[in-house]
Amino acid sequence: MLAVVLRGSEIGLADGRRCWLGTLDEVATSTERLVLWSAAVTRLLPLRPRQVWDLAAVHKVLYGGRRDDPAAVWAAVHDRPAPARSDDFALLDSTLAAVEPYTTPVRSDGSLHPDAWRFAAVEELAALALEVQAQQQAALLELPDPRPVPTGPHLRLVTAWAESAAALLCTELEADGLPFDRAAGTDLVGRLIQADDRATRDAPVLALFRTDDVDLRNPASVREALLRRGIEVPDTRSWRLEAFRTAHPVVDALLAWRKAERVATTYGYDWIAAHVGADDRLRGEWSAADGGAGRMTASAGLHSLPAELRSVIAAEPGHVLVRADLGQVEPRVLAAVSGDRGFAQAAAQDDLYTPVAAMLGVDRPTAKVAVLAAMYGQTSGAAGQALKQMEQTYPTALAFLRAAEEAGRVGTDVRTHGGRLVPVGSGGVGRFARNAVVQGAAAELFKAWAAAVRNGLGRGRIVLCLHDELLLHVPVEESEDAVRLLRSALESTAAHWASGSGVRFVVDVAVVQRWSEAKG
DNA sequence: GATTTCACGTA
DNA sequence: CGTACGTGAAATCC
Repeated sequence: MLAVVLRGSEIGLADGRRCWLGTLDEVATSTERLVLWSAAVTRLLPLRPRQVWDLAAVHKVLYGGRRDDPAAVWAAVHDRPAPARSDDFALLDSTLAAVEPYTTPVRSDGSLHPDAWRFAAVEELAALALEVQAQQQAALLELPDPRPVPTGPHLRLVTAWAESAAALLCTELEADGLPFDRAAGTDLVGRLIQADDRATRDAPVLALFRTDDVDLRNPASVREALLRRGIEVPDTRSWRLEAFRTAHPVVDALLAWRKAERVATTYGYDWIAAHVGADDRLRGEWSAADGGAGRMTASAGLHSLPAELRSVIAAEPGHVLVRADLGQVEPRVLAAVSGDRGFAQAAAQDDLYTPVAAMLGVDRPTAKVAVLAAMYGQTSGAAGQALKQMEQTYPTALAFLRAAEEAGRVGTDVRTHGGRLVPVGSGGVGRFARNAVVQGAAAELFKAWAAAVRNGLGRGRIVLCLHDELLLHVPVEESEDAVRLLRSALESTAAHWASGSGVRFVVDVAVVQRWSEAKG
């Protein structure tokens, strides 16, 4: 493995035997896997490394938490508390400088200086990166492999590579962006917002309220105004107002206004101006493992783009979009990671809910509710009865979920199938932990799949990751290769990730011009 | 000026 | 009284 550190035009390299000042060409032509303090530095590289070990990404898998700067990463593998964060003002503090001259990155107390990357020799930082990688790898191997029948490298090492690949992919997603049909986008936004200025948009609703004395953007004001029209609601959320559509014409108008206002404020002209570049690419910031369970996140609203707007994501000339959705991924993941043989048998089918329904003796919709209720910790309503049957039919899966919930309730951290530590904290909400072991494991499977797809793609690019969906932008002549790759990558990923479980993972793939186009 | 509440889109 | 996320407007806090 080759550790790489970049600082300006300096490139520090280390291969375990020696460390030296290197050239970009050495990195580009190296056939070794690269170790990086953070894959984010690849933004500075005019190349796309095939495989990296991202120390920050692996650190978050092993130890959780939000900090992933080198000093914190270093501290964790040395089983010590993270030092105070880098502080530009502290650097100017003469007393601190007098105590700790900036000569070596590792201080006398064994900690890595928070500002080491500023002053230390880059080749030395590369050597340290290699050390940390070895320690992380050892720590990962200490976690037991959860698979009943390991068929390849230790699963937690697979996770390390996949999470690193996801971090690398994030830098590419940020750089590439989504192909955006600007003309269609501007046109569609114009139609959806009804009117360009607020007053004109508000007018029809205010007319039906028969007053100007209501602020449509103030929920309290709207609630009062509705009360004056004889509609009493605890809050004005649209699902609650839905029942009053026929009670008064203003409700219908208000709900339509809400949709228009939503587009105007969040996905309007300002949004296009802010996030679509001169090259007609829609860009956001990406994070490879955010939040409690380690899902990918994206800014610029990329993960919550309303369905009615998705037609504006369109392939460029000579290209197609290839969209691929994993089917019923969370229950399949539950079947795999819990080791429930019966549930895995259901998860061996194309449609998981049909055999579950047969086993429970209920119809398919009820079976679906029961499975989702089990995974998400729902206890009320119709789910309650179905849950009891789930307990009897799939005791192993349900015990797995209950154990996670109990751990969360008493504040014990849990680990996902891939080895990610999910800190529960003192807040200890049981449902959170119950869901995290499923959602988090699904995120790991997804990232492993995405990593395999990324490495197999030719000139195509992954342009969107959406929890269980990949969107590729590929030259027309490579579309069939891409479709085959999406399927084969899932098969090879599932083969080791869920080996011996009997669970099948399925994917819907469609070649389209626009993201909105139907699957199949 | 920063934080909280409400609301709503996606998985 | 199912989980997670990001976003924006207004109210609220300081």
